Amino acid sequence: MVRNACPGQTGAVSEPWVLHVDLDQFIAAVEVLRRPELAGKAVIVGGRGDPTERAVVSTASYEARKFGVGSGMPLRIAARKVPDAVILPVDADTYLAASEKVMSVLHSQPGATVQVLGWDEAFVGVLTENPEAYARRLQQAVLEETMLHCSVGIGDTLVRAKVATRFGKPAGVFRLTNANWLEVMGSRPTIELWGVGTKVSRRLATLGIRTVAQLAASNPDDLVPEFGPKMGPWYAQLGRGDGARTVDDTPWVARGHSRETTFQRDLTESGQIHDAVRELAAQVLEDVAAEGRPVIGLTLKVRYAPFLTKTYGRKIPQTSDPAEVLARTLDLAAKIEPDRPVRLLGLRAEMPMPEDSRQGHTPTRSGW
DNA sequence: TCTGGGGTCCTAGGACCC
DNA sequence: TCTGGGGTCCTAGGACCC
Repeated sequence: MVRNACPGQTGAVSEPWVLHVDLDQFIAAVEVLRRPELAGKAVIVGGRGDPTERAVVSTASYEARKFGVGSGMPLRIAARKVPDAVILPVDADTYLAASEKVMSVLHSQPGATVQVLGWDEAFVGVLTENPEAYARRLQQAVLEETMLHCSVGIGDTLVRAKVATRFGKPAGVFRLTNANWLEVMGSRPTIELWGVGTKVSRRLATLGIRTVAQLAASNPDDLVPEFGPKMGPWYAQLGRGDGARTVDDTPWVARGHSRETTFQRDLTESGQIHDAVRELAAQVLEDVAAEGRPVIGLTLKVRYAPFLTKTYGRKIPQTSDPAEVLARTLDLAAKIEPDRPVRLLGLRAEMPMPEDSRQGHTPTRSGW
């Protein structure tokens, strides 16, 4: 299992390792920090903290998870499952501040290359002869500086490190390499892989592939007809836990910015819809302007009640003029079908990318 | 009154050009 | 009248992640 569990078993040879650091119940933990009386209670964070509204759970504390509450679940359902839960509104600024503290601790670790994946997780690349010891020191440093616990997955690839973390939770360390990947993951369903969701796992099942071991043994070419020339081989590689081995700390540059709103009551009046589109445009323009970058494309997303989603998009001539962007947005909004209740509106602005950041340093797919 | 909000990337199919 | 391929660009939709 953990090859180097016995100290002194290996020679003193430094090797490159990937560590995946994941804060434990991050959002709930941050809330408990500022309200210590919540420790040990069922805490649910989501939306504006009002379980009668259309909103979903962002994070639930372990105590709430025992009742079957998880992130993504409608807040209303969660409140029903845990009647005496403390339900709190999402406070993004506070989580971001806590996240920045954690990330700065990671950056300060000796020899660490850090690739941030989100508020509460990051890859850390390091050259060490004892990754477990390094991971423990890292956990200790994060705890001392932020009072937050994290789990660490150790791997010889990014995918294996990422998948390893769950076996370390909470507050533990687990190592997953080519040597034990199939032993640990082989008999598990493909949906447990990072990047395989319900849809893909079902499509794999129609090909007779249900377990990670079956996916690992599959011929990449056989997956091309079902998943295409890129995704097919990529899934086969995922089944083996293979992929990139180096942590990439290239600063992330946003491809675009978007805002969306789910209305508490579906919109039916065209005037309301028009106003909502203008407000979205104003918000998106603010985000784009904050970076001082122009806009080259717009996509308007409309969810007609109950769940039919349509997108209307187009490239536009590069512009930094808010009035121009607003005018183009309103052009798109003319495509919204009248006489249909609108439950959600979203607007995304695409920005030009610098030449050298073409390929993905992205959390999800490309290059892995 | 089931299903948020902010992201990324891939694929299919049509238009258009040579 | 019937009919190739290859390439690129664009839009719409889908899937996944945190």
